[in-house]
Amino acid sequence: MRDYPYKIGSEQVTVRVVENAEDLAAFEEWATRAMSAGAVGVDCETTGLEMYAGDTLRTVQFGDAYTGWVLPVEKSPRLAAVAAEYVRRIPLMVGHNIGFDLRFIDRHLGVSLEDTWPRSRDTYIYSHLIDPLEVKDGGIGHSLEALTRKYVDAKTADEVKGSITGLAKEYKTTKDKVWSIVDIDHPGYNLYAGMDPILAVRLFQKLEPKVPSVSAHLVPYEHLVAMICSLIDRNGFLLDQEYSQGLSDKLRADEEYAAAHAMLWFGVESVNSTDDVASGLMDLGFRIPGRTATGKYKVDKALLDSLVVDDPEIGSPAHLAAAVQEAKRASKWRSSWVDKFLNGTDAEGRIHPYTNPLRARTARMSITGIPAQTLPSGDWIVRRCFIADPGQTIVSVDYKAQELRVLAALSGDPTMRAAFAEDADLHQLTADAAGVDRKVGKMANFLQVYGGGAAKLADNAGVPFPVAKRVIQAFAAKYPGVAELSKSTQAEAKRNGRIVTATGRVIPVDPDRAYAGLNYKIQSASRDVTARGLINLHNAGFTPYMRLVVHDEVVASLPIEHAEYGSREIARHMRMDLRGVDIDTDPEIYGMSWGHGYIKD
DNA sequence: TCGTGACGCACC
DNA sequence: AAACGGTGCGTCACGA
Repeated sequence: MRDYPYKIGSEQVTVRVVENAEDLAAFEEWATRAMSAGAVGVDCETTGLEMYAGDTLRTVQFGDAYTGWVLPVEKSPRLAAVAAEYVRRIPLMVGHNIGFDLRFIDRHLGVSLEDTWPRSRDTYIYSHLIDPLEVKDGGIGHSLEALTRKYVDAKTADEVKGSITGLAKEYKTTKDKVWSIVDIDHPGYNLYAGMDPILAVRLFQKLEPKVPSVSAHLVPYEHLVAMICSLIDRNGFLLDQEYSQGLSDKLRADEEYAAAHAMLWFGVESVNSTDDVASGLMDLGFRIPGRTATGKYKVDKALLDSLVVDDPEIGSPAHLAAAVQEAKRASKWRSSWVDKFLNGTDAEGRIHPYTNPLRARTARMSITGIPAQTLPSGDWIVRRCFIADPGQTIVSVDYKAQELRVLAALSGDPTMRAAFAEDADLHQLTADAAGVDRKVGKMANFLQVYGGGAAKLADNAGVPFPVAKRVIQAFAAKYPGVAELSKSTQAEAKRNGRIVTATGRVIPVDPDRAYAGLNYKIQSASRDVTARGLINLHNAGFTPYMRLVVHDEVVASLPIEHAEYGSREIARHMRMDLRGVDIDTDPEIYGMSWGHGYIKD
């Protein structure tokens, strides 16, 4: 046994690294006692983040508030078997972002997510329910380091963080790469690994009582949502490798052709450099009107769009703009998306998204791995990379105008409620009230949800400011309940510095941006509508067919012969009533690929 | 060479 | 009176 003593404040703790059969027996004796005494911390060190595509487990750690045990499972199948046995047996496991570890354990230790999640508690979830703010928004964030600093011990936080930086330095590499190459017996690595479950247990003890009482019921709910998301992630989405490779090749050719144009005709070396493009344009005598916040030339899509014409004169600014646009498009599509897909497949040719079910201040989810929330929707060719399983077809079910229906529910506004009850055209309704086009009415509706004002409406809709102002006033007059909710939410935000959502989530609001409170209420309640829909789907047995959850939409792969019925069932399970408003859903059968839903004619 | 901020851009 | 909410991620440019 190798023991590493450590002090958290004045308290002595120990990290113990298992080396032989005798040590293992000591671990088992400890574990048997610890798991009957309370929550046991669980954590894994891995070679990297890709549990489905190449990375594997190096160590599994267990711990209570005073002792952390490191089982270097990489060294022997016996150690892995014992780790798996205790992961199966421990009645209550805690970890920070434990969903990550459970995914690894599911894939590489053979203990399923279905088995582990119901016995697991995630300190990230508690942290988010207590204070969802990230560092960039003025919060402490949700890193183990920051939480340790605030709730456990500052010196420990500094040293634990410092140890990784030191490790990376020692191995002359970066922090992300050191995990796979560090010696499994390195004392600093072992100490870091063994401290993690100790800190998770201590954090759990501190955080659990701090969840606001209005949010208490969200604790089991968020754990369930997290489990479902990890099950969907585990399913993965089948990639059409041949199509994707062909697309990658074509995008590369497109990019090279357009970039060569920019270079040869205009001397623009890098189309992604706004500086380069700006000088290219200015060399042609074009004056760039906009400046960025830091005073540089603003060369963005809006500027380039304004330059592009149908049949550009060779050597003109329009010609340069078109070449830059095309090169940027092709390069982004290939490097951000298609090549990522091709490099991210597992042995069965599937890509696994990584869903953080509780991400934004409003609890909105985020998805990486498959950046499903940001793929182009105006064009089908990228989404076409993802296909249904053999014999299946892709279906999608989304909520119809989810956020506006939620707004109708939260505000109780009679006009808006009636509109949805009758399936009326809300955008037209707003437009008629203000005497403008439907397009402007639609923008006004969305802007209301986002908290925008007349200036933005004028900007977006391309109408004069006084008209925009009139539309905003007409909106308030048409939907007095919304105006009232907006007012009371701002008052709530100013008074308390935070708002409480329909589902009992406490969300801080920047006092200078009290108007944002209404959006938080709408966005957050909408997220919970989707999350509850997910729970319904899970209870109805649909989880194995699910592929992605994108804000107000669920994508699934269903057997062709059952797609019609299945998609209607999914829509039925997702649909719900919120304060008397029908949050209605719309099923659609796409075809053999995700892109088939986006093919326009 | 690495980490980070600025910027731009994809989506809901 | 006026106020655009949220996310991820790529490249460039720059400073340690």
